Amino acid sequence: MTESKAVERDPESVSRFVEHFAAQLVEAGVPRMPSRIFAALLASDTGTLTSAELGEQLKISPAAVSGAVRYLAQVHLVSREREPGSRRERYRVHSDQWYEALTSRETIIKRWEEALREGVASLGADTPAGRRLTETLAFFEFIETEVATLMDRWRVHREKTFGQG
Amino acid sequence: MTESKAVERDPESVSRFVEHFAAQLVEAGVPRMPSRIFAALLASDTGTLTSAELGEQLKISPAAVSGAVRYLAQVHLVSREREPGSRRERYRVHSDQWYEALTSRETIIKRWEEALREGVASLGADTPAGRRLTETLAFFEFIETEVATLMDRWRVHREKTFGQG
DNA sequence: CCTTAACTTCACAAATTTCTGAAAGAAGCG
DNA sequence: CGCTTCTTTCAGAAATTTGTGAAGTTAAGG
Repeated sequence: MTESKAVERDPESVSRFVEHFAAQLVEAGVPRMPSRIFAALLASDTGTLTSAELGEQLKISPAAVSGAVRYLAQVHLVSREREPGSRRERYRVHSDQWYEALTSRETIIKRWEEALREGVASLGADTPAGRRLTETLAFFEFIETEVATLMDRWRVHREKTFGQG
Repeated sequence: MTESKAVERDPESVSRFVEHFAAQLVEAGVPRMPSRIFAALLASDTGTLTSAELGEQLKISPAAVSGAVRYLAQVHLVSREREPGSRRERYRVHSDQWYEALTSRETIIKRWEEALREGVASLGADTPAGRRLTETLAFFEFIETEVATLMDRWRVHREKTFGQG
């Protein structure tokens, strides 16, 4: 027996990782099917899977795949590509997709900020509550600028560690 | 008529802000009652409210207050204080509580990292999937260190802007 | 232009989550 | 030490979310 090539692609190992990692995402508030599909893509060899492959591997209906993928695309955790000359669609995780996902959270923060500004206006900037809201608002604005520069640093760090993948 | 003191503490304005801001939190995945309670605390004059006050203002049962506050305390978005010489409890938002909340997310990330390490081990570090998981892991480790320094910068920025509140 | 393959949408069933009322459990105060 | 006040726990009802089967839509290929 030669030493390696090890346990690669053992379906059961893959499934165990997929379900375990998905469970962690679920605990953090991500809906179940999207979590499972995302984990399956992460654990795939090419980083892409078709709807049919996902349905078979996870034992779920095409409808479930469709709904979950729509969710994942909306939060920018996967992208969808048309296989040229086929009606088949491939779903993909980019390794830098976390970047997209994080920055898309900014949309949500923007809405928080908007609500806070209205609150300051209607409660009065010179009231205790108004001052509290103002400071909260400042925190989010600060975070927003920081996330941008943070991502620049990540890209530098990533290239240094992995080469330009 | 003297000029100001304006629209302060108009219960309807307060309620409008509370429900609107809570709705934004809900859209981001925070459960409803915790969202409403947190918003009510933000909009309060002192930053503290009792269980009874929350129940009355939001028209919910003591049980709902209890459950929601337990949630909020767990994610460090509110702290609970005993009113000395009373069975009454006060719930409070600190203005720097966002710091606590963010760093407590790290616990979740830690578990993600753990799951990813197991995945690398069982799928093989020298496989395409293994490399993808490794890079994902590196991203989270990077984020973890960055959040720490980011919070230091926020405290500096905050003092500069608001004085040491 | 018709057939067929793939994805999406829709209505409904199932499972889960969320909130309430009621009862039990702590803790001050007489 | 018992009464009173406030909070928590529990079981169940209500609402929401989630996933399926089936029909509908789009586009490739003959």
